[in-house]
Amino acid sequence: MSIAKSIKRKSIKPLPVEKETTDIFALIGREENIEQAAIAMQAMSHPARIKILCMLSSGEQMVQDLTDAIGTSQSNISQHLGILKACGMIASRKEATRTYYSIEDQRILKMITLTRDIFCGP
Amino acid sequence: MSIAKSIKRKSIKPLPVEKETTDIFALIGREENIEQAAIAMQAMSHPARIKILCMLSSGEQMVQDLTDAIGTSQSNISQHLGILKACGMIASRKEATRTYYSIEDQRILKMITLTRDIFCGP
DNA sequence: GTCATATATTAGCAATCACTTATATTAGCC
DNA sequence: GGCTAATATAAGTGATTGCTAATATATGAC
Repeated sequence: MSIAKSIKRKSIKPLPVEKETTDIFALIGREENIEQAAIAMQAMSHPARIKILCMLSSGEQMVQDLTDAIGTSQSNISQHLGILKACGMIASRKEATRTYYSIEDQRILKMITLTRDIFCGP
Repeated sequence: MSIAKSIKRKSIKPLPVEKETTDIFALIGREENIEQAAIAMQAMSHPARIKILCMLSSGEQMVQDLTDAIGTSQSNISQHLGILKACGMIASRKEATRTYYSIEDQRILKMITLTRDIFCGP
């Protein structure tokens, strides 16, 4: 899968930036929010990407370290990072030949934290 | 997509039943939990299925009502319900010609509630 | 400049997904 | 039994996904 293609995919367009909102209507019926949630979940719904987000949730990491920890190819990790970045979930910062990634969208930080709580117990 | 095929898909095998656990290790590194989380997220990561789960989170619903509310074909809803059921997320109960669905896995109830909180504000 | 290291990108393929259309099943009604 | 309503299943197709292997780009060391 090429990144160029990825960017064009309907499902990984950027998550709209979080808006101030005071309404407390149920999620159901608010098409826009549902779309956002679905995009976010889909982007998170892969073991490698969950691992990446978990690692990033404790601070920025470079690609090499993610690759070593997760145990797949460098190319593959780079592609997963590309997907997360295309959604606006993570940000990157270059330093010499290294690239450091970190969580950009605070909603995703909440999601990954809560997911961990739910699936790993209290 | 046939349900028969669906059941066989790696990604929608049933979620393992929640276990008692006292450890507080980070999610990362616990392959089993990560797989579970990924399966759950993938099953949830579709607008129609999020809508279904949102509706079920306030109590059991019959197929017809889900179909009307969500606005796609009856066949399509039935297939989405099949996916959620194959994962063990929801349960069904028949009454005459009607089928009522409800949330079975409490982890999913938490997930959908938190997802709603995060993407719809406080 | 050449080389090595770190990362990103491309291409291509096999698998899976989501949908539509058509048909099957099942229960109640007459 | 025949008919209708509610739901489930099957079959087929186009789009998307996830991976690998190969290549490109960029930076620092020499």
